[in-house]
Amino acid sequence: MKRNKKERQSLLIETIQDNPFITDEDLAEKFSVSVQTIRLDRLELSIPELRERIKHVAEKNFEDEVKSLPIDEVIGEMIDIQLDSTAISIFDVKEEHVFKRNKIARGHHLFAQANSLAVAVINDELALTAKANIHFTRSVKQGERVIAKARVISIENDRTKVEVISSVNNECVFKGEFDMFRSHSPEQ
Amino acid sequence: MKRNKKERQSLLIETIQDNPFITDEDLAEKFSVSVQTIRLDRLELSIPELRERIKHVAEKNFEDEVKSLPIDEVIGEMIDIQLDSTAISIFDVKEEHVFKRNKIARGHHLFAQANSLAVAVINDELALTAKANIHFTRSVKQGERVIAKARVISIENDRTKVEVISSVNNECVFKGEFDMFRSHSPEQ
DNA sequence: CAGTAATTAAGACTAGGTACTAATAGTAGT
DNA sequence: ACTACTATTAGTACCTAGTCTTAATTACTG
Repeated sequence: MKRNKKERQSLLIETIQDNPFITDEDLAEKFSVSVQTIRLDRLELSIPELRERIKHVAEKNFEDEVKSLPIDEVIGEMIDIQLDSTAISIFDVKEEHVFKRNKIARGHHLFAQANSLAVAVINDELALTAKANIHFTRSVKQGERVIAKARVISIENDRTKVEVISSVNNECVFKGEFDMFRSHSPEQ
Repeated sequence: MKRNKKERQSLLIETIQDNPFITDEDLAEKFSVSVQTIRLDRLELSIPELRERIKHVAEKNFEDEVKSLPIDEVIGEMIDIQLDSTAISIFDVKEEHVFKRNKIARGHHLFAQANSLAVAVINDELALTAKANIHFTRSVKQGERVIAKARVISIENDRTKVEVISSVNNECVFKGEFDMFRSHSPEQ
């Protein structure tokens, strides 16, 4: 159990990282050293005390909450919409959207942006995707900004066809044709 | 500033709700009452102390983080996989996956499950979706468990076709054919 | 074996509380 | 006017999970 200082300290960092809720007392027990040693370690490594750590996690959460609510409705940020006609949204590809290995955006995020835009453009309280035919024409990398444009191409009874073209720097990266189902026909 | 008890208490709830990081002392000042009054109020309303509140917020965050990490890799839980052959994942539709109005799962989540399964089944470090043809055959409601089964139907050079069928209680809800691109052909 | 590094201990103090007891102020009922 | 009751305030002891400081002990190394 007893390791040298360096080993203990690097383990300490790991331990606290994947469980910030652990007290000095628990850490002391875990590493079979005194509480004071743990405190010296934290001092050297400038790891804040339990309560401060918890506070940081909570603060991050609090910020995220505000951020993740709109994401639940439309993936990407809606910047223009004409119901039953056209809509535009932008989506910035960040770390959490890409494969770790190659920083290429995972397909379902591009799909999600396009699909939610297709849903949003329809002037109905209930719009569902029935079919979709999609092409990923170029891979999108982390840091790129995807602009999706939706265009309603036909409305027939309860079916609406929407075409979505997403591009980065005017280069098409995704193209999809969505066959949408709506509960009510428009203007009735 | 001085309101009656009821008014103060309902304001207290609101205040703490949109800023859980406020101390009793600050609250006392805000409502021009003593710290003890605030503590009695919290007791009556069963609002926990600052540190407990912060901890709850942090814990919620921490759960989410753990939850969202695997989500980043495969949407749904992988329960079986034979590389370049078949794979199965399950996905429980929860509150955060549905439209608020009608509790129907948003299409992109079903797509994400299927798409990430199609990526996973391919025995290559780089697999990207090139094209997909998908059908949402039945709407999925909150609380339902979607079982997605992927089957590799052809491998040709750098292209692999994967069929994914997702079902709830043995009833097909989603069907997709994914045309996947891989960086290396298998077994070379 | 001395000298330094690492560890442990002990004591005083802090924030932000809980739990409990007690005093005071204000108001309504009879 | 007296009583009953509610609301508010005050004060004390105690708690957790620390900080900061001083000091003693132990371990390792040249």
